[in-house]
Amino acid sequence: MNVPYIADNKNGWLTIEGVGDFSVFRTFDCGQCFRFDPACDPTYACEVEGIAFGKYVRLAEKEKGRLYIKASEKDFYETWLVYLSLDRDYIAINEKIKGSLSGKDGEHMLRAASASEGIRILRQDPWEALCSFIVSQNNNIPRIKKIIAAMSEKYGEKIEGGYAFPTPESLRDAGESAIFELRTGFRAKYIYDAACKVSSGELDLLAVKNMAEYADAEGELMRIKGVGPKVAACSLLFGFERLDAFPIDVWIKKVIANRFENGLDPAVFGEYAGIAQQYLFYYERYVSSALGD
DNA sequence: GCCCAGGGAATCG
DNA sequence: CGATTCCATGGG
Repeated sequence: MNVPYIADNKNGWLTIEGVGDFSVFRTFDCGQCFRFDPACDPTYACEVEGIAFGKYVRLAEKEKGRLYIKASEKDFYETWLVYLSLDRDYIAINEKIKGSLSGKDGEHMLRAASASEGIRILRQDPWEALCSFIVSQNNNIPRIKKIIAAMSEKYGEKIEGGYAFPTPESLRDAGESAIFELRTGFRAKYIYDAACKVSSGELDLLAVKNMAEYADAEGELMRIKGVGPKVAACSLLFGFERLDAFPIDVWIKKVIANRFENGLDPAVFGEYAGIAQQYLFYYERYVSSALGD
């Protein structure tokens, strides 16, 4: 695979070479994280800004294979290289995913993978992912982003460029009614329960991350009120490096019902089922419906 | 099994 | 434009 490296450092912007087909637009448009927004700098074809791991960052792309990151070299190596999954060999992963199905099913998967070219599964903070996907249940992306922005401004630490995602302790101390006032609705008690269980140590997220069996990790997260299989799968995929997690939401149900006559068993994709899921999701949600087919 | 629970975005008529 | 639908989970 390409090995990403800092090729230049100018005016606080790092030039990262060797990033393959990384798509800033698709990676931050596909609904996996809620704290990044388009930033308008006409210099770049696509630019986003956001906050993760308590740090503000800007990302831009102009040409293929190259990424521009407004960050220190230290933060790039310590945080963004891993967060953006630049160290993972997506060429090999995509080959494996494309080879997992044959016939008509294989053609659908090929189209989905092609439409999703450049998507990377971000490695988000476990607590932030868990809390965010509790907020996401029965909800839409613009409103999820508003709630999380309000939650961070009110209960997150002030940092340069914005606010860090609130800690479980901070949300626990705020209390359920304060969380409800963020317009979280019936999810307030779920978020509060998660904040209590994590801050007290009753639920150890690091231990969950280290569990070998998917079912064990899922079972641990589902001890939280309001965390079912879907929220658990999203949390595990986006926050716990469980690339085998396969969240089934309405779009995945649609893509299977519409295109896979004999259904689709996530197990055929093996350890990368979650990445295949993301391609199928993105294809059905953002691409094929726009084409009207 | 069935309905309902925030609320706002998306879609429909 | 207003009306309706959508959404993941738990509890009554």
